[in-house]
Amino acid sequence: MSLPISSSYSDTSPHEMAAPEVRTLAERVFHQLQDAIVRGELAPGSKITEPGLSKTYGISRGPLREAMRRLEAHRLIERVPHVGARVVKLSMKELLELFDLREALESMAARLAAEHMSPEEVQGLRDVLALHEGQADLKRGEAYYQREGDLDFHYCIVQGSHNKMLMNLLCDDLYYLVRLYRTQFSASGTRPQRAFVEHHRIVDAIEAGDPELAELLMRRHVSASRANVADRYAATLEESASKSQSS
Amino acid sequence: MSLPISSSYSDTSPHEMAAPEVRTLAERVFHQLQDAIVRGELAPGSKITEPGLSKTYGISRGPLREAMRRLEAHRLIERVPHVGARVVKLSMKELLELFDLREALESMAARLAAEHMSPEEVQGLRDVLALHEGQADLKRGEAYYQREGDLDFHYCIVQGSHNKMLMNLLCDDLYYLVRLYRTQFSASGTRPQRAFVEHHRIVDAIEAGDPELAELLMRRHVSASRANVADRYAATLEESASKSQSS
DNA sequence: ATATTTCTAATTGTCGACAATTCGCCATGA
DNA sequence: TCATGGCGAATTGTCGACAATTAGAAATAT
Repeated sequence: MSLPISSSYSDTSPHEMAAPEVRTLAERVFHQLQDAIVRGELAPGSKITEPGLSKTYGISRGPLREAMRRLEAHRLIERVPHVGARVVKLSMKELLELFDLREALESMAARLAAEHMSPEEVQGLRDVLALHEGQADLKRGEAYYQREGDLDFHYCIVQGSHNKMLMNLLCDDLYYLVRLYRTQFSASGTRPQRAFVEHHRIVDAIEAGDPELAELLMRRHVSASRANVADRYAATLEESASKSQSS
Repeated sequence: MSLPISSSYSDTSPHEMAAPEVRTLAERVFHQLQDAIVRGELAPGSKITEPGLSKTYGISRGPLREAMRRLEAHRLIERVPHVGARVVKLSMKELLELFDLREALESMAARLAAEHMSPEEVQGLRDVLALHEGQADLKRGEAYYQREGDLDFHYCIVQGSHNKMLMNLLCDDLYYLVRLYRTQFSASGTRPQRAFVEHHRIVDAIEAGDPELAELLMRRHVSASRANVADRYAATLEESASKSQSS
């Protein structure tokens, strides 16, 4: 299945990790570990040991350590000298901070996208929306496609900003943390219908070449997402509190 | 041989790189290289070779490569597999993109600072301003103190936001690129008086607990900085154009 | 003279081994 | 019983050597 994405960039889609003939071991194991972490195969907070990984991935500790240094710089693992490394574990506070960052950066991306996206790119954006909505309709229970579809949408907007620094920041750094959160908190279907509608309104604004509106709508969209997460978390807290009280 | 290390570790000031209790070689050489790049000792675009660095810093290639991986993740060097690494060289386009990022992120930081900073922290902020203005008065020709002072100011605002993710992003990643630009383009005194006034107005808004105003003023401040850089660059282009015409 | 090819030297990628540090365990003592 | 001290196994940090790849120079052919 070929994605309707312009071939402008190498890592076109965030979860389309089609390994492009990886040259060095260090690079390959970096991507493998990155994937394993955001997928939850390496549990958040769990300790990872060099001999262990070295064995499972069948490489020596040299390239492995280089990969871990890169993961450390991307804040996917945390290292303590002479002690070890563990997969990062986001607190709710940090997660909400992450949403604040997204609000500031993605609203900017939406504004730039409205200023710079070509009609063809906008069409590609609509295709992405249609594709993932269709998949969501087919497999209603599956939250996977919807989640990744949501991220694909945001990914495309950022690409449309044509701001390389912004693209690097969001796509290479923050979005991996977002995906990590989704596995860590097992974030299920997050307000599906409403989000879809908001997506379409944002694309409308971009297509109309209305930067201010696109920025505003994206800001609200991310903000609503954040509020949804916060509410859900508050409900969880309340529930666990009443449960511990009843027991 | 004992290194001139002072035991005063603290990330208080961005250019107070007093090498802390250095635990590992990889960590130490990472900071050393980071500093060398930002100070311009390693010229932007110049190729850096592992045996060369290994020799100058007196360590083996193992820890060195780990440090280089971290630098790569922070976008201070660029690597090509099997070819080599070179110090990053910012284009004017990327520099302006960097300013756009700062505008979005620092205006957010100013808003959060106005919401969260304690009176003591605000006082500390004013002290920073007074300190650097005094130094600027004393050494009028020296742009160094003013430049680092400016960065110190912005640094403090970000700290005042109390948003850990934002602090990491700006202070650990973007500000090093900003400093790199300043050496690369040998950015001299950038509109000193006006910037000082704007700084004071921002602090006023923060002290008054006015998030919206603080955000607005910071957005304008960074935007004006960006415009100044763009104008200066346009002037440079024009000058070189007329020069090549006359020759 | 130019282009192509080959070969050499240098650099990068990878590995295994050794040194240094930390953490858990057990013994000893109050 | 609990605190404390030291011992030992495991992990991390560092190094030098070897393999793989590349860039540039030399040599050859057109």
